[in-house]
Amino acid sequence: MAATKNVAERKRGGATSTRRAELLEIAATMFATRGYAQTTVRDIADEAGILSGSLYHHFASKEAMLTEILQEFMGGLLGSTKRIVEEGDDPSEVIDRLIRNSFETIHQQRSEVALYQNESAFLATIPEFAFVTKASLEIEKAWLSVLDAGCTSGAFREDVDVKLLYRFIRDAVWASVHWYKPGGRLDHVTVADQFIALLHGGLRN
Amino acid sequence: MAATKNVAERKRGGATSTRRAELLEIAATMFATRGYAQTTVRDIADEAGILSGSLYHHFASKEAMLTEILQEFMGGLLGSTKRIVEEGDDPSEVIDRLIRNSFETIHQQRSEVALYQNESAFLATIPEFAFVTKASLEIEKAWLSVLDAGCTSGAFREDVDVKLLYRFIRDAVWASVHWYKPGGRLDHVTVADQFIALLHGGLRN
Amino acid sequence: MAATKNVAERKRGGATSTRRAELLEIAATMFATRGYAQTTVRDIADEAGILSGSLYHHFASKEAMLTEILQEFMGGLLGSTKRIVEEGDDPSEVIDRLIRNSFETIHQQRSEVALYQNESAFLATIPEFAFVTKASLEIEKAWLSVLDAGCTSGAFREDVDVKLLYRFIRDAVWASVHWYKPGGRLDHVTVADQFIALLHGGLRN
Amino acid sequence: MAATKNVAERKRGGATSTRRAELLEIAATMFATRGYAQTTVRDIADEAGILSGSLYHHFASKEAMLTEILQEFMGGLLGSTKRIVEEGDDPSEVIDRLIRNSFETIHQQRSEVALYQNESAFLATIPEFAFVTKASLEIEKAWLSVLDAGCTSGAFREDVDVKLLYRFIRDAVWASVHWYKPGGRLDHVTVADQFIALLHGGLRN
DNA sequence: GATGAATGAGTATTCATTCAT
DNA sequence: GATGAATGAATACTCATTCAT
Repeated sequence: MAATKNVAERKRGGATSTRRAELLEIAATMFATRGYAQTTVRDIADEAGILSGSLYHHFASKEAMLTEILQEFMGGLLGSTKRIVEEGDDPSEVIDRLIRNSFETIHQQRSEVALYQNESAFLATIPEFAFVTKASLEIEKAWLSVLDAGCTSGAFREDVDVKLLYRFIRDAVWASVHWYKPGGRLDHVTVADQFIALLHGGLRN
Repeated sequence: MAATKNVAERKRGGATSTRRAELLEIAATMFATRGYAQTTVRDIADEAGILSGSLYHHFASKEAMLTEILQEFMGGLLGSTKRIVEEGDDPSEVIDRLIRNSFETIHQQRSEVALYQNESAFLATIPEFAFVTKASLEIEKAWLSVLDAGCTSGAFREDVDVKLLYRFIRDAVWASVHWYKPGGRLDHVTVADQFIALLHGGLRN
Repeated sequence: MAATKNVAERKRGGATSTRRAELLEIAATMFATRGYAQTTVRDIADEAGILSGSLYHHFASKEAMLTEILQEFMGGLLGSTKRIVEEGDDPSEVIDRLIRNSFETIHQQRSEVALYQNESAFLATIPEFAFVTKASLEIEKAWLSVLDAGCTSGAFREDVDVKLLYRFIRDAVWASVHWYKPGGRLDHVTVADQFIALLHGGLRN
Repeated sequence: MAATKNVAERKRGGATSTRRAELLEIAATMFATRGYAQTTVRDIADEAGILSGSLYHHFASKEAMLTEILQEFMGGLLGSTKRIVEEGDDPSEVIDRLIRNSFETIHQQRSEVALYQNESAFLATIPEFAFVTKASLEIEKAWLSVLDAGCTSGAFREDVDVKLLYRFIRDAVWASVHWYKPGGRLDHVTVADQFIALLHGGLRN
């Protein structure tokens, strides 16, 4: 039956990328849940129903799989971040949109976000993954530009260090990937709403 | 039986436990920086200036080292958390003290905090480390009791889910272990001050 | 049955055998430069611009390629050697012609000679390649008959063991494949001339 | 029984190097007979009676074993070569001594010589083994200085290119490692004698 | 307390080969 | 003739752990 499916897909033209994409999906999920180093090539192959050696027909190495996953993810996130910042006007509204975009990303790309959250420290030490750190910094720059604008315009409080501000928001938002369950009590839009409310107004009643 | 022996040694205090403490310190630092799974017994032994096999005179296994490190850490954190909650009265003040205590802990036990942050997901899957999850839940319970009290008393806003509230605070606070550098631009007291200010008043000017 | 098919194809001549020859040429060059075991089927296929699996339309196995290359080479060398020995008369002249023929072969079939030089020890251990050892021995017999004749006729010195004599000549001549560069400072005819001069007259002035 | 042996040796002080030396001996023999790439770490371990992983207690890698073997061998050969050239006076006599030294080396370090003969082309392509090529070149320089001196003094014929001369001698001599069997019909001294006779006087009677 | 040698199970990767399409 | 996916066996190397000395 897998064969029939492939035939259909091959006719559509996306033959090559189909199998690769499937395997990358599996790899991403496993990397996210057990950690990159703790996931063996055999784990991935088992899940895909092939032998571990056969993975090397599709990817040059385990690292190459990680690279491909992260490159697409970081690229997408950086793109959406920049777009929101460039298209927006009011700092407060832009921040809200960035936050909503983050929770949306957590909702739709759970594995990739978790993977990034768990491994970024490790990746930062490997030259081949410099692109991850680079993208992170560009994203930070985009956020900081908005926060700076908000402070300058008087919309945001100025007694808190902007970099600190960014880190608190970033960490609180992205860490939610560890506890957020799609289909759970709170959906990602509600979570975003509540976070935004808390952030703007503070804890005080 | 290893346990009885250890107890005996601990009671003797002196040289033996000093060496143990040294080794645990080294292990904690390495576990924190490279990750538990990525740290080899040989790494630790090398750093301690002995052969890897010799470590087994002090500890039953690599896991035993991790257990010992986390048991002490979780015990201490749970203790201080409970003490603050019990001794305090005003929810707002108690929350502040809990936050300050967290940043203080990050400052003084960086390795242990980082270790806990990095490995807790992995540890949650291992029965032997159930005590970690258990302590985490007790700590959560203590925080939630304070937040609940604050909401009930009208001190804290009530439109945000309390559990969500706790998670946002917890994640923003503890994640700072990844970027906080002692002796850096901002000391841990300032960081705590600013976080508290932001939390209470919100971003809005 | 693969054999019959190949025979059939060979008789057709044309495109099929041309492609085979091309592939064998590529294989021979790679076997010679990196060694048989170190050359992967994929290396050969890459160089030929096809996928590794496709090579199996032309050859039954990697070993079959080696067999075909060596069979042709050993056959040719044995043939020319025998011809020279049979057609010649004066031992000294025949030896010279054999030597010139060797250097000519090195010049024109560098890959095959290098391949044979590098792998003959390994091949000697494999039953399938007994034909290589057999041809080598026949070539040796041909040379020895000439050297023996020269000793008997008084043309060559008799104080040196004939087998030893043969080996020294053979090794000095064929090893030149490792340093001889066509188009270099010395062409193969000059090299042959100088070797012959040295061999006959010796080092002494 | 191996244990008792080790104890005895340990008392002599050569404990560490003893086991290493044994393993290197085994490795050298296997590298020489099957080739470096064709010898598996498991082959060596099997022969040593341990598991393959245990080899890594003694050596960092398979390559490290090869390095150690070749470093000692090349060092020794370069040393003896230089000594003979420096101590000698008459070119003809020095050449003889160099040749005798080579056959002596083949006799006493068969594995190392065979290894060097078989792998030097491959090693030349690996930066880590540049020391091998370097030593080879220094040895060549030493030989060439003697051959040059002989040509200048009129002792040796001048119509043959000196570099060519060197290569013919070198290849004929060292290639004998492939057929020389200690304890065979001809001992290494006789082989050396006959080669020297042939070299000086030539084939002509 | 420490050494040094070894175990054994695992880990990423390689590669000749097969085969349906 | 060629592709693309897969096999299966092997390969170098890792590492927590054991144990006699």
